[in-house]
Amino acid sequence: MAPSDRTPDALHADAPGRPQRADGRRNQARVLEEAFAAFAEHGAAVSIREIARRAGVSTGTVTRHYPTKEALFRAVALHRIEHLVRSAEEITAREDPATAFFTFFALLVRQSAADHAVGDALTGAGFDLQAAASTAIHDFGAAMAGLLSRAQRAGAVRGDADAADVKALIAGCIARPDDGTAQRRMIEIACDGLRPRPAS
Amino acid sequence: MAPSDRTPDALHADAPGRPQRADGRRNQARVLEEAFAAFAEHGAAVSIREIARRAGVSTGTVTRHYPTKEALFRAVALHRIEHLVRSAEEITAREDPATAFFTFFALLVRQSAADHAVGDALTGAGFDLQAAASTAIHDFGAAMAGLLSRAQRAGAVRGDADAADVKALIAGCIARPDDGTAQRRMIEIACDGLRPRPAS
DNA sequence: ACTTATCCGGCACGCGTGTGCCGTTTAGCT
DNA sequence: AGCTAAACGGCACACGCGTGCCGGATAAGT
Repeated sequence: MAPSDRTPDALHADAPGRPQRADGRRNQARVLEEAFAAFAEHGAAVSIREIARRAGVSTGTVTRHYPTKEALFRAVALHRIEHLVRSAEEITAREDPATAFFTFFALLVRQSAADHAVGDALTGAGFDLQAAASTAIHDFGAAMAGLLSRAQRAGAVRGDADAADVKALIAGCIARPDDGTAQRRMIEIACDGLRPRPAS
Repeated sequence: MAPSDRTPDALHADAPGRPQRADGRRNQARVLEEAFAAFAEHGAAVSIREIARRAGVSTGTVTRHYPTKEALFRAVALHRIEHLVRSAEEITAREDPATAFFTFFALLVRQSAADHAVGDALTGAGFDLQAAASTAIHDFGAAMAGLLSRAQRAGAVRGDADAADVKALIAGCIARPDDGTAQRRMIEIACDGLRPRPAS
């Protein structure tokens, strides 16, 4: 065979002493898949043992592929964040500055409610992803700042609001027990609050 | 002798088998006092050991007077809640329905930021005080509902908002990292969002 | 088929938590 | 002064967590 180059893949095992084994690759994918589901359901608070149980492997297997719990959570959360960044870019291109921001805001709230991993990543519950600099979260911050400042220049959002305010409002919307109509109303309330004050 | 019934004290002995000892009362007060400070600083997450250390007693002494951590936290939180209820009544009597609600809202946010025990009690972090029915939290709910509905009847707050929405907005304001001016702005944003939409 | 590095399961360790318990001390009444 | 129950300190237990580690299994290359 002599397969010249075996995709080293994975976050580790760059040394070409031996390629990654097939079952290892399968298990890693399975763990990641179940971690997605588990974190989405219960947030970053789920235990490694629970994820291992769901994936049908032992805890050792989980920590092998993701040496620490934070590494696993980041692998899951960054996927979602990257997806959000793409959505932000798409919305920015598609819609005018005024509605683009509010559309993205609503998207963030809905995603956070549906996927607790997103909510925990945004609010910093469990782990502080901001700390470990990553291109994904940097891009997200940039996208958010861009959306916000464009909306402000368009006069759709009060000028003194900053990204932290928006993040806090999202946290507030998430805090609302999840009822479809109630969530939509909370988004309305938050967005209305962000608009410039009528006159004064 | 012939101590007909020896109540091994249980919580504060009501049965007069023996009155509460003076040092016991002093220690209990000291524990409660330090628990106030500790919970205010770090929220419901502080450990029993930490509170015992601050009070200069052992953990056994803490759990004697407050058999469970939840009991201790409730003793602290309910004090604060009762104080908030009194403030609500005072504000209700002093101010017109429109501004009374917003004044109380701002008070809740400021209190929650200054005293993490209040914030944790309101958001249900740590313990669910709603579960264990208490007159204090019942009164608080009633006061909040009254303030809200009066403001709604006065046309100062959108009619479809409910108490859970307000609670979520408070949680959002708390989530904002504590900067004086930022907090004031967050309160503005939240209150503006609660106002009726300007027709259109 | 044989070898070997990879992978795995599962156990155990350390940490921190809340809580139960026991032997001792001490306050307060007679 | 003497007695007794209240109160104490402090240890140890059970729990759940993340993580390190080791001996056995096994896929992959020869």
